[in-house]
Amino acid sequence: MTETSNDKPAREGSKPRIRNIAELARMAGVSAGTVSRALAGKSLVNAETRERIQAIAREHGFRPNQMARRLRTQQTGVIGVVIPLGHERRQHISDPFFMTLFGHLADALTESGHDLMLSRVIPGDDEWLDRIVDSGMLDGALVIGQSNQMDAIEKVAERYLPMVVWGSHREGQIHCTVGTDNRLGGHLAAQRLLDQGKRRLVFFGDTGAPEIADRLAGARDAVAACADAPEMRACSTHLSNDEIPEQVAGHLDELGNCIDGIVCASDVIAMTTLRLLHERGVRVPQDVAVTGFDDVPIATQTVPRLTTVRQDIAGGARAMVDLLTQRIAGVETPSTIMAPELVVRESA
Amino acid sequence: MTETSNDKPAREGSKPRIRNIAELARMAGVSAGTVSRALAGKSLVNAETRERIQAIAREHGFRPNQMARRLRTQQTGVIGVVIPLGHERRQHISDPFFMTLFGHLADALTESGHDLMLSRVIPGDDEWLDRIVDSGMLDGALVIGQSNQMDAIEKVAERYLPMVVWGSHREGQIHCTVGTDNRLGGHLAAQRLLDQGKRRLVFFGDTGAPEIADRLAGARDAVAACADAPEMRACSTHLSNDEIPEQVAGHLDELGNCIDGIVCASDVIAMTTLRLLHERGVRVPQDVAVTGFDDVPIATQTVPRLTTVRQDIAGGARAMVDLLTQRIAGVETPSTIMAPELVVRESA
DNA sequence: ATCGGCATTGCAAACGATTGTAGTGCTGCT
DNA sequence: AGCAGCACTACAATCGTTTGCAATGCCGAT
Repeated sequence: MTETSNDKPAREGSKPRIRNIAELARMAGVSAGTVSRALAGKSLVNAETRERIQAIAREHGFRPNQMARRLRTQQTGVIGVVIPLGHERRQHISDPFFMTLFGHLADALTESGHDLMLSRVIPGDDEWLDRIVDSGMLDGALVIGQSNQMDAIEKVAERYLPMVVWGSHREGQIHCTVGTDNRLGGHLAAQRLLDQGKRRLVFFGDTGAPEIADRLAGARDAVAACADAPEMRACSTHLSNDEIPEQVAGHLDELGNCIDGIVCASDVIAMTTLRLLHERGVRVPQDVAVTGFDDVPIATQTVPRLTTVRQDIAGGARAMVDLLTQRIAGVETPSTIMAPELVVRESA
Repeated sequence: MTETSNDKPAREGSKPRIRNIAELARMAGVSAGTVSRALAGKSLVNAETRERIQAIAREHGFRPNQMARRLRTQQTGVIGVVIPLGHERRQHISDPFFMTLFGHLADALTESGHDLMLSRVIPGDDEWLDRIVDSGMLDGALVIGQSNQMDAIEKVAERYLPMVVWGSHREGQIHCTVGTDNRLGGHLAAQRLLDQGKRRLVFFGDTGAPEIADRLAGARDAVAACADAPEMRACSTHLSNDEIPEQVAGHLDELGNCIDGIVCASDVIAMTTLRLLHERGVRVPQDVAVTGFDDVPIATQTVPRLTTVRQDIAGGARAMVDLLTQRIAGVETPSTIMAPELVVRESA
């Protein structure tokens, strides 16, 4: 009775809030169904009536309850974006590559009228992905990176069509992927070093993830095809920001100056490598040449500027959303493999 | 009639899917209400019955429809994270600072059992935020950055309690913010340069956003308190990755060597500045010292390593989620201002 | 005058869960 | 034997939309 907010409905131009379609229908002197149609802009309702209803809605700032609409129509307009953190403990999400891809996905989804729900999961059991796709909140799912969760992803793909995964496509694999030809990418990077006369190469990266393993394989292809290069060594280096510096430092100390070229599995690893080499007084690329992978925006701002293998992240994001849209419509799409491109700057 | 999937229900170990609670109830020989309670683990239902129901649900991989649940309970468990791109046209989302904050928000929200829905909006009209909070899908909203949208945010805050914003707190402001004392931060950065004997300072940043304006004001405070330093100059520099390099290059060319210290409004701007100075043969910090702002993870990997003003991003994210939780419960929380911290590395 | 056809609008049944209330059967006490 | 009390479960209303179908009123044509 003494509340301050009840008496003057017309204060500040914002009328008392309308709770639901029925209330608005009563105000407009029509039925709820008509209001629903009017708000949806359907042509079945008289233009004049429609205008009037829309005017009232606008005036009161009314918007129909999405939850009810989605329950009724059985579609949510929400796409789940999932980042599985299988092989990395911490902070994976701030990885520039994931973030760049994520940003482009957000763009593409927004553009196609979808909402985006983020699930950042640390796979504990083998049900994590099932839980997400069965939540009943999603029209489809995009998985960023296979991590070491191929089995869980494959299991869901057997029964759940609207899912697209960023990563590698393996022979006989059911789930639909979008990704770069990582093997070719690794080949390009190593070949660049070989072309520059480097012969004692090493690979920095965690081969637990299939993408990375492919990059190493590609680099080894190039080395194997070279007559006078010794076999390529691989040093495990995780992708998480926290661990890279000490791991790379350890590798560099251990390797000493018996190397003259480094193929890094990502630009982030390469950035740290560049800094540590600089601090050790090693000249890049004269003493040791370094290549990255991804070509994230920040890679253009390193000292020296990073030579890297470019993935078309924006194009990949668009492809993922396209394929997903098709799959939501019931089409069983094939995987997409994009060509990598060597971007030569200064570090190699 | 000739469908391939109907005859053998027990193929591959995964039983035919249960569509809803009623179906499961029929299978278990109980009513829907009981199933609902059993699945929720309530104690009102017989332990044995509960076990049996849960077993059936597990076996068939059944999970209750979230949309229906949320419609009925009138709460969604979803928090909207909004990134307004008012003063930047493109690609803002891949900004390392936003991404780091976003990652920590994702952590904190996941931990508190919330889902996260991302809305990346380019404010076209003055209703964009209204549309989001009125969508009926959200328990609350977190806004990352005020951009130049103070008015729109303030308007919504008048009537919508569960919203917390990352940014600056202004006198008399209604909406609840979490942020760093940007003025103090700017002061710390400039003071560091002054302490190193630098006198001809310049500020790189876009003062259209209130946070950045505060940083410049703080830097000017420090300069004004110094007897022999001329007034500080400010060069507008946008935050988007695409534009930074050419803008900074333009500033450096224009300024020539009449400066010896640069206060950058963000680490990203600082990174580009470092690279461009290096390419021009300018030594950092001997000839020109450079400070950043934010202390994003990548800032530790620059050459030379970046001296910067640290924001406690992880703590800020936790604070935002804490405050939002309180506001969802109806508590009118005050803003939180965190202390910045100067992190001295090599660039200044 | 009657009726077919058209443009609108109202009615009511879904969608799938949650939850207050009422009902059931059983135990144990008097 | 009768009944209160207990533990459990069924019933049915509810959340707020959407949408197929029926109903209405009005037009011109026969």
